[in-house]
Amino acid sequence: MNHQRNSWRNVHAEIKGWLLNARYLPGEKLPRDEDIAQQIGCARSTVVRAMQELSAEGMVDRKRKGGTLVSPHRVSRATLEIPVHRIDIEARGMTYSHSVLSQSQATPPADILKRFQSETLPPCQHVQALHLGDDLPFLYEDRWIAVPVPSGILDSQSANEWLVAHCPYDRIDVSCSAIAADDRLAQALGTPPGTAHFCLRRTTWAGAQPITTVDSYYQAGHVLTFSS
Amino acid sequence: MNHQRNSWRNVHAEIKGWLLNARYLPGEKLPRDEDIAQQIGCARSTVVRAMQELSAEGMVDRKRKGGTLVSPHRVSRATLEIPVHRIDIEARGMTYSHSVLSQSQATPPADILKRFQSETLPPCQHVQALHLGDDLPFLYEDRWIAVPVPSGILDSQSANEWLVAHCPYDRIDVSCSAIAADDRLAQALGTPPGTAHFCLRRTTWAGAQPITTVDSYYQAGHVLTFSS
DNA sequence: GAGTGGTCTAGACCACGTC
DNA sequence: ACGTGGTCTAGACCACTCT
Repeated sequence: MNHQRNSWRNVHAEIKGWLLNARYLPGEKLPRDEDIAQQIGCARSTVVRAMQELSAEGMVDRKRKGGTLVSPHRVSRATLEIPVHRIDIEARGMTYSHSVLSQSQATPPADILKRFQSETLPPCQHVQALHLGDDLPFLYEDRWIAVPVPSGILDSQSANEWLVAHCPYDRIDVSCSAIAADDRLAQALGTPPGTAHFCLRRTTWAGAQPITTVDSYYQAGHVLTFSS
Repeated sequence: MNHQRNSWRNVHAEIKGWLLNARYLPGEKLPRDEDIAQQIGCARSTVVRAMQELSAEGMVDRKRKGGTLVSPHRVSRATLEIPVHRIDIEARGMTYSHSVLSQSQATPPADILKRFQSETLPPCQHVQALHLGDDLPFLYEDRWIAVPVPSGILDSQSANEWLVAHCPYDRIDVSCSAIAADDRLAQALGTPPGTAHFCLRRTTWAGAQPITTVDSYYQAGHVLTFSS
């Protein structure tokens, strides 16, 4: 809870209010941290902490000696949080299950290498699997895994779950698009060919070492929501 | 620059390294802040600041008395930065233009009210417009505006650009999905009906006051990329 | 009850950029 | 050169929650 009267979160909200009420307009200069602190009745560090947050949100621009300006180019920002599919499905009150449709070891084709930003790679695991909610197809995933995986893992559990627990990454690329189902996808998800499906593509690395790349094709009508 | 030897950013990177190198595994307990501080040679507050960031990133879970645990369900997070369409199009080296296809004042239907989370609303502006790059359709937008707009604005410039400059919002809802083109959309974007299009929906408020809601339908094949 | 994180404070010094 | 933000420190007290 916010039991503190002048927590930096409160100060942050207070100053944000000034910007939203147009008390200070884009391009305008805010008072010095110290003056704000005195006015609110808190320490300068508290104002600084609040300002760091506003700056990170893109609400203000701060410069030494230049002071704090209300940012003129406030952009919309939204964060996508991608849970493990099991959690996602269970959070909707459905029973989770998954089924591996195919699994093989293969040399990645050129487009996968490009995705990994690698020149060459040794043979990788290539897995196609279905994640189901209440035994109905929820999403189809097509995954390449560029790290060694203990045999048997891919049958007994979702590749994703094993990877997040054992292969931390420090870089991720995410993109999404709309795709018309080809025959394979249509069959997997039980929709007519040509149906519009939402596709989320993720590629991860640990340093320069590729870990995995996966295309997740969601059931028709799926809506991906962002947290504010 | 990071001229400080033990800035909280460095400490943050250091501890993050422990997690990425699997020195501490998911579910495992990290030392107390104070011990980490002593080991690194900095103040506890510095470790705390770094830990706040790791916690906000979802890398660790912190509990009073319970200590700091490496999060067992590290979620993928990606941030979508949504620029004004004109900037987006110009950044691709194309010449921007836009064209209002229809504009009217109307009482919002039930689904729009639901999107705005409002019971009732006075009549709103309803605008359908095309944003073009090099005179080819880039995206089609269907927008409802719940705030008064000076007449003439909507013809001379993009509604979005006017809104970002004059109506700051403090809450935004974002979601996206894949949609098969209906006749109207197909005609606007010049694709066959049924084509899969990517749809980005945004709704904004200032406090409880709805500002605008817009569905942006991108040209077939469009890929939305996230910043890491 | 006691241990751990959560936050604030006051002061100090540094670094950057404008004047 | 000087004013402003950037960061660290040391200490204090609070709040949660496990034992």
